[in-house]
Amino acid sequence: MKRARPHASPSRKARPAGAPACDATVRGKLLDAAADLFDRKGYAATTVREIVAVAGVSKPALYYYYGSKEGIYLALMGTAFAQAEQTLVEARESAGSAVGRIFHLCARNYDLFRRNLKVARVMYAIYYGPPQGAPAFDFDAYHLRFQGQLRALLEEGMQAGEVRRMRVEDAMWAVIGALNIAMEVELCHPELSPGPAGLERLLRAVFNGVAVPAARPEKKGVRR
Amino acid sequence: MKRARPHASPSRKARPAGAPACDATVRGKLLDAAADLFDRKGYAATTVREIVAVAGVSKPALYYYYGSKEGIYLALMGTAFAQAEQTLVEARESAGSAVGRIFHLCARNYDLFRRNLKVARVMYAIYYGPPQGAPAFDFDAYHLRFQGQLRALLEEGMQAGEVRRMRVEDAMWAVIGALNIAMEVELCHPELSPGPAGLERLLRAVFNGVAVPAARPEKKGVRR
DNA sequence: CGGCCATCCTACCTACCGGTAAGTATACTT
DNA sequence: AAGTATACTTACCGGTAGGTAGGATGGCCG
Repeated sequence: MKRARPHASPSRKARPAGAPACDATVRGKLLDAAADLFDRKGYAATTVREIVAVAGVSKPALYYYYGSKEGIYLALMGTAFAQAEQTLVEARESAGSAVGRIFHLCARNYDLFRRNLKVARVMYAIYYGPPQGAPAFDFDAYHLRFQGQLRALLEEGMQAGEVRRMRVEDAMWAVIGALNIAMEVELCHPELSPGPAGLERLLRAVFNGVAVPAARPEKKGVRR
Repeated sequence: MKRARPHASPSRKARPAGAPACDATVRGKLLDAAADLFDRKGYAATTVREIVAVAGVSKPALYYYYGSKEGIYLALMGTAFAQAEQTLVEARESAGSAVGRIFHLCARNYDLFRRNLKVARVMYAIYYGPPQGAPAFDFDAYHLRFQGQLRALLEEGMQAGEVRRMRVEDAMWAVIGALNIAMEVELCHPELSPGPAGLERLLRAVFNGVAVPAARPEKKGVRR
């Protein structure tokens, strides 16, 4: 049986965050090391010993600040998604046409993604892949808000005569598809990165349509 | 130092594949178990002990047939991507308009994805995420072929007046974005699965355009 | 019949995993 | 001076990871 340590924190509780972490603190060094290693190896294949070795501190220091391996993962995700939420708030305040605001929302999201590639890559692997022993994190809270905001803009665009009358879900997924593929190329082929200009062209292709207006995509053009 | 076993295969060589594996053979049971566990937990967080427990065989039996944990992973990927290549071959033989054939290629790809969700989820995590200790597998061999085939069809469509004149790369990524998002919803929200009908609607949205033809998406509609 | 081979097994190996107990150093308070 | 709190450490714990040595079994063939 464990005896309580009179001078230690509860063993599963991470230290409360004090001043904002910066790179030179132990807390910050651990976070940076974890981000780098999770990005390069994935959550499950990264060991606590590696993280602390890269950070240059002892293993129990990680437990002191973050409580567990899971704790440092959740801290990473929490920080990144708080920034993403901030992007939504700022994009909501932008002005202009509905379509312009959709472009702006996507551009901001893409920009943030690119500035957080390490966490983004880990998120992608876990959100679209198996959990890998990582603790649950509510990615969908953010995704649903993004979708809601996009849907509202598309509906506004339909009201204003900028967006075609169609199922708003179809329009939404078409836009998200374009945004996602730009981000996915960033993840697996950074040398082919579309960049902001490429994302804009891609969105324009989706908004203007790939087909010549007179050409209706055939419903059943092939033998099945 | 190990002495060579006179009756065993070289320790790193998996047994040559004999008859096609079916579910009831040890080989097949191991593959199925691995697919299931890699899908549910990821490569790095799945242990060999778990795989063999699910398959109902001993651990060295896995080494006998596949040589290593990596070996069984590569066998899984190899099988799935061979099927995907076959899809490309079949779609290339289809007839109809360029746009119709693009729809058909996407529909076939989506269908195969849905029938191999387990392997697809693992592939997604590793292709877009960190390697997680998994051995290298040339996913891009297939992806580049798919892109090449799609690009050829788009160019054909431009020649035939079905597809707008634009950078063929933009058109290609727009189409792939639509296909990918349909697959990604399948991975993380199967209850929202677009299904083949939803994929077709999505592709139609992309081909027809999200914007009303007279409405040009603003190039700089918002403050930056 | 005995040897060979293929197919599997039990028991074991080394190295390593996440987490923890106990301790040390420093600063501050009473 | 003693006690407390904070920030870290060394050494250790129990369990487990991928892989392997040696063996058992059954079928086939000369």
